[in-house]
Amino acid sequence: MPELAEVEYYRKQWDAGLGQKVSDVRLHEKSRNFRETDPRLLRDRLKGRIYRASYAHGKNMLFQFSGGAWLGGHLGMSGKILVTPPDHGQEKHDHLVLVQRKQCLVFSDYRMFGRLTFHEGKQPPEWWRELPPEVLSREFSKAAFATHVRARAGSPVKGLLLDQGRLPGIGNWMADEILWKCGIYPGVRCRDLGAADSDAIWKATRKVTRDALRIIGTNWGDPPDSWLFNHRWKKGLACPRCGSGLDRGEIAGRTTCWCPRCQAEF
DNA sequence: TACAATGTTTTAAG
DNA sequence: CCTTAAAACATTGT
Repeated sequence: MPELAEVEYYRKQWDAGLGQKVSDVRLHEKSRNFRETDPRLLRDRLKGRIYRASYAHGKNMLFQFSGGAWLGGHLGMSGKILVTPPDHGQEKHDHLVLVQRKQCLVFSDYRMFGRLTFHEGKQPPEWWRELPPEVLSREFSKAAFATHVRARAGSPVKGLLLDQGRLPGIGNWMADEILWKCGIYPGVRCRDLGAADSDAIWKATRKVTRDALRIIGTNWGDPPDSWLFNHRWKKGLACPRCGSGLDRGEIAGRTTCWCPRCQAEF
């Protein structure tokens, strides 16, 4: 489900527990969410620690605890982060529950495509420090984006936008929103994009990201009907810009929605 | 029933 | 080493 704006929203849910001790840790030891992480070590080390801070970068989250303990989190397709009353029992898909006196901090993920990792040290884990520049950072410049376009010459532009090593946090709906906004067909190969197209996509990426963070990332508000977002999920709905029927198909391996009039194929 | 779901990883080929 | 495409992952809802 979650892309960068939803991740930002979820990250903040645990703020209710900041500065408070983790009195107990409940987890499903064989959950796929832990993968290479040892869940028992994670449980031992987080128990008794104070929850200090959280960070989000693209679709990745990092939670900091006292004593140099760090919890990495990725929500995959179906992950959620929530806060429940202190007497919350561990439910079927609650793969990690951090129990505090006033509430429980819960990581829930029924499909288990998400990920939980553990790290100990003064510094954040290596993988966190190596993440690519965020799309709203200074480093993610027009020129840097043009370089990405060249590197992915043979792939549909939608595939480039979904490349987490280049546009961390952009996911399926944001990619469609960005291309719809600048009127570019998602199946266009990157090598066929001109400099003006590249700049337009860069600009739309930043705009959609900023707006999504403001509207969804803060309160999970509904995007306005002027966005593609509210029209893309169901078949047969109309483009909010020109009224034409929207098209759907698989591009770059993902279900894609576009307006055949606003986003004419090259 | 069968397919699709806002995501990554692995595998294989170029 | 890099890019690209396809299958796999696990569960739920239509």
